[in-house]
Amino acid sequence: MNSAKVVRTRFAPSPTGFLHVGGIRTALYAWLLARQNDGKFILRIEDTDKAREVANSDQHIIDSLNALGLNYDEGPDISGDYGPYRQSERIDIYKRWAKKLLDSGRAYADPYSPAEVQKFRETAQKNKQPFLYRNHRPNNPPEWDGSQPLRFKSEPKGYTWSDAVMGNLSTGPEVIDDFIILKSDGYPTYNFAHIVDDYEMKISHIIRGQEFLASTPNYLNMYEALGIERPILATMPHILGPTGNKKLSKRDGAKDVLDYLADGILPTTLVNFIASLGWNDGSEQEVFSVPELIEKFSLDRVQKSGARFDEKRLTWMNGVEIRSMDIDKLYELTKDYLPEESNNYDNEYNKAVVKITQERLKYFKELPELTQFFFKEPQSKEVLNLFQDPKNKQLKKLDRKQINDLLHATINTLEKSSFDKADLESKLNQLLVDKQSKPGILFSIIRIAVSGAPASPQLFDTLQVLGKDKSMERLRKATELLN
RNA sequence: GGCCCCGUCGUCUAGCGGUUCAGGAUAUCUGGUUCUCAUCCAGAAGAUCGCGGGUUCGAAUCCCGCCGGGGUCACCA
Repeated sequence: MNSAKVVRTRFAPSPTGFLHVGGIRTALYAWLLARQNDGKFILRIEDTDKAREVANSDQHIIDSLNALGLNYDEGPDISGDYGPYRQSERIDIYKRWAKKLLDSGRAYADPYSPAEVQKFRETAQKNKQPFLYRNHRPNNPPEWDGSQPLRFKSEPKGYTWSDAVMGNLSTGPEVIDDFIILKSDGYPTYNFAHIVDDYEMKISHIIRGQEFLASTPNYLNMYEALGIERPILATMPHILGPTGNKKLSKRDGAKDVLDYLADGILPTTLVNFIASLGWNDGSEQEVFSVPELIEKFSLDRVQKSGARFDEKRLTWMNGVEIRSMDIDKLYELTKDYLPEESNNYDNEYNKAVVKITQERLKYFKELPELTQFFFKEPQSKEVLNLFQDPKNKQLKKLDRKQINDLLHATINTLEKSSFDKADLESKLNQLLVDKQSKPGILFSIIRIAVSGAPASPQLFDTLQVLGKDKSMERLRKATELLN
């Protein structure tokens, strides 16, 4: 390989739906490679199958890449020097290359009907043989008039080649076959179109999933027939679903990456997580920033075996990133996830709520659950239940009157508090001494009265943010409940 | 069925013939941090490195066989 060659990688999805983590990983690795080498990352839409095409999914794919920060330098919506970047707009190019093959005797019209080919296939299957079209290759194929599929006339032989991820691979001639290059509707197949496009677009590395491994020898045969140099091949292992027994697929409930973002998984976390699914730099580092990934990524450290997608690990990683975030930035990203009632409060208050919730937040969608009592009155029933929670070993020992007594004492004490954290802390600590109580009891009671929630931020923070008016009101209301 | 790829704690992985036959992370459990949840800290449990041979003074690391899993054999990509 020419080492001075410019790195040009591409992501070439077909617009048949959304992108899941498997697809994104292929895009991400191609992107990392391009960015690392000051190369170009290209988006090419492979829309040659009109039947499977899903309306607007090309836009959805573009949105997904943009949302993750995987910016491309050339693509259908931004053009470039090697366009068009939509295969349906490149039909003439494929026809031209097909003509070359035809002229050199390396392509021929397929005279059979689909039903006839299907019959061949079934016979092969029944005999437990792989299906090879070339076993039925016609001796005198008809003149190609454009209405029949055009097939590649292969030259079966064994291959040994090197894959940037998989290492040295080899196969025998039995896997080489006459595949269709132009369908009867005039569109090219992937098998042909991608070879032409990658060449014309000067792609240096093809990064793609393992499902293409079996047809790679056929591609090698095609490169030879066309007399063109092939790019570096890098084959990614599959990402497996949670059960680990098959590749992740939309059919089996793989999630749209945009759904993860909508749940409040950070784009950078998703990138980090997906990158480390099947790749590591050999150190014990687990969390990488995007610039670090660009710097450290390498194809030869990509795992050969498939990896299972574990959402729990993703959630952990997101929590790590959330905790390390600047509060202003975090608030900007999370304010729309707060409960609806937060609209009745000002930004300062809302931001303070987010701030004291930051360290227990794993993804933004949890926010309403975690913060609701800052915006809504606690339910009386919940408060009472929590006071009587049998799981609370400390509180369990007290009767209602004793609890109420402590609540009254708290009210008396806090009447005189400025409600800033330091003052709350010193006054309540003093109360602890005065009433000869324990944090496990007194603080528990206050926390429950004020939040009505099984979980909340630290007490002094909660009181300070909630403010004196609301806190006092809730404490009084709790005493009434206990009467 | 043919061909190809893969196989280390539940999960993601380090390891590339011998300071480490097993390290890290996560998940789980326990203890600690003025209350809960979370964080943080400490600790526990968890992999006879798919199995069986072989090469070697010595193998998770090399070779062979087997088993298991996956992919592919489309006018889909």
